[in-house]
Amino acid sequence: MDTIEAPHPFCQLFVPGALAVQVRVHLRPGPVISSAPHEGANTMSVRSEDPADPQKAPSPESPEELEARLFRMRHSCAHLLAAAVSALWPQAKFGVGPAIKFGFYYDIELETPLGPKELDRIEQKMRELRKKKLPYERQELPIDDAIAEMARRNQTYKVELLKLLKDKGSTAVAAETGDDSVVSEGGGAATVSFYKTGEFVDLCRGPHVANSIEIGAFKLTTVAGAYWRGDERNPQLQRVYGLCFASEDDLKRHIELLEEAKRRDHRRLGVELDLFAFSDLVGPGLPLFTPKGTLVRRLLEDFVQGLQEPHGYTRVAIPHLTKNDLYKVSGHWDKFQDDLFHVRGKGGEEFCMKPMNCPHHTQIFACRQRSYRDLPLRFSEVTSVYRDEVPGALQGLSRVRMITQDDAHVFCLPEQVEDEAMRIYDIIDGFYRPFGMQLAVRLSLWDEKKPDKYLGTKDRWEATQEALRAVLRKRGATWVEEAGEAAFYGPKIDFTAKDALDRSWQLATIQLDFTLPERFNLTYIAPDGQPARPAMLHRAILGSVERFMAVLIEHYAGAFPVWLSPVQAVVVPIADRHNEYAAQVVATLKALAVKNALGGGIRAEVDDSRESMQKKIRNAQLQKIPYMLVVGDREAAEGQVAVRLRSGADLKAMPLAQFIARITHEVETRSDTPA
RNA sequence: GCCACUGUAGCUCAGCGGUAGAGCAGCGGUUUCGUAAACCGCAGGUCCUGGGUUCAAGUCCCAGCAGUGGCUCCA
Repeated sequence: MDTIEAPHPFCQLFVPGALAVQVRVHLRPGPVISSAPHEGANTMSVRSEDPADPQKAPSPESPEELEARLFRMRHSCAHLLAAAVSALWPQAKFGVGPAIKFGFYYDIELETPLGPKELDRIEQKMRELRKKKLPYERQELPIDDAIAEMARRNQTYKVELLKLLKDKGSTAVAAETGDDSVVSEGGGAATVSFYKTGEFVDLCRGPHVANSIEIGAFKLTTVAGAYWRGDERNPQLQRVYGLCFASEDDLKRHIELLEEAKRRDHRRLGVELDLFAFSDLVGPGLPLFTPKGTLVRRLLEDFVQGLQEPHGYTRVAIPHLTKNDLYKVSGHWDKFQDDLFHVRGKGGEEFCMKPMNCPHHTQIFACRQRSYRDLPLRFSEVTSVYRDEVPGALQGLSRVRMITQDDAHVFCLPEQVEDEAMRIYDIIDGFYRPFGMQLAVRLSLWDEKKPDKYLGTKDRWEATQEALRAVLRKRGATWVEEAGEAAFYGPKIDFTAKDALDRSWQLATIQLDFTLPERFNLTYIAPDGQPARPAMLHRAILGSVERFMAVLIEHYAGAFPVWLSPVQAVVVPIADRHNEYAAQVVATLKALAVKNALGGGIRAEVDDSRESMQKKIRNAQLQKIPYMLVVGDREAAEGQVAVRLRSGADLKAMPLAQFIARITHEVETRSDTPA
């Protein structure tokens, strides 16, 4: 598994009303730097399987080579940062400092809290050092000498890494630290390499630029706390993040992309488009959905319900409170009781707000005797669960305390599992198709090194994981597998999407579970008259409705396709005397019977405010309303509307009937935004 | 929960020891307009909350609350 995300020249950007596209960040070859295999010490003794190995690069201009060069530059920039910090604060201790997508970071232990002022100072120092044309000198040391040297320099974290390297070899260290920058020669760890930049010496695999002057444009961005080796029991270091690109232009372009990402941030658009709000009195992580936001939710829920109906799903309803006993039996209690909202009844009974629905659904299964003839049973509902997330984790609609799920549980014969998973996959495909969203597929496996985090035997886990793998293969899917991401009761197929700031969020999920049926002793009567154990599938299509809304708002930058737009058309009368005709147009649109519209026809409004026509158009534009229908004397006389799209395109006047045919078709087919 | 930063009008922000400001939005009036901002006027603020320093605190200090970016977590 890769432990460092190699930098790559692409930045994903969503464009409104279109398939997600990849926008190329322009990378120019830039100044010639040490990329040739025969050049300088900095590329010496690089292992041939190293992804950054220049020997593997087919040509100096290839994208792979550009990537490798950027990666090297970013990595060297991290060292430059450390060198600068070291010069300013000689007592600083260093953790790990890898290259990451778009830049680098370095973890530093230092008494002085690093704020913006300090970042400025550090950045200035970095520029100073860069200009000194410091060579990046590689040297190799026997590991015991290395430990002694780092101990002499009081670099306790480096000593810790070296000792781990010595004992375990590099792979284990890389996996644990997320840093791949240390090298062991061969399987053991007899020798390690160092890089010297000015006075600063760092344990590092390399490769690096030959000279600091080869580092392109960089900018320190932020500082954050990060636990040493990712473990919250360890001390927290200060992690300084920076951007690094080949040229000033590239850096500037990237900063502009970040600004664009901010503009499409759902938290900002949610306020501007009046979709949802937060209230200090209600509390953090508890979004309030306005009429417009609620309409979008209802449309999404309606869509998914319609898709699953042909697959035999039936609706159920459960209370949002339960006795704790339910979760004690399910096995959740031990693991999650601290993350539940607890409620006390009058008589002192202990309840909690439900953090999930599966245990309740098992009780619907169990409420009467089931026959193999009844299976599969597919219980579904759109309902909320409540989780007491740590405050620092909350984030707009992406991470909330009341999560609305389009949840369902399928109880079936073990031999029906694959077919049911395929049906769920069908629903997911059908649902996501109109959005043109790029979803990544992940098979979430258990972590066999931590079996106590999970219920069930190793054999059971391996078998269920293989069952999901079979589904993915049959589907022709491309997926990644990740250990430790499974639910405690079983493996999952997870579908994730990225938000405007490039953070991944889980949306749809298919989870296989042989554990809960056992814990709740669920049985059906098999053909032989004996009780048998059903299998259970958990699934969600949108995942969390709130999170899905967040991703969707950013995906479309707020410009929803017509079928999802809270207001689909604004009629703009040119002067007051056209208000009456405008009202007629709206009445006609609203009276239509349109599929996928939740009743009420086309959602149209008159803008009869006392503004100029231009201002009304601007207002509709800012609200990202797909259609503006301008009506003046000519349109009123001829029963027409002058159609303008939010793209700015003017479709000119057309008979109202023609517009109706157009918009109705778009809504009913859930087609994407008009161009 | 941890680290850093931020909190001034509905929104975006300026002011950074000495009488609270702008643009947009809102309200009132004038204008009735052909595809992204007509004009004039009015109103609007315990400067997040609570303590402290000071003759004087949006402004400095402390604590809390909330938000932002990370870390940890994410059934």
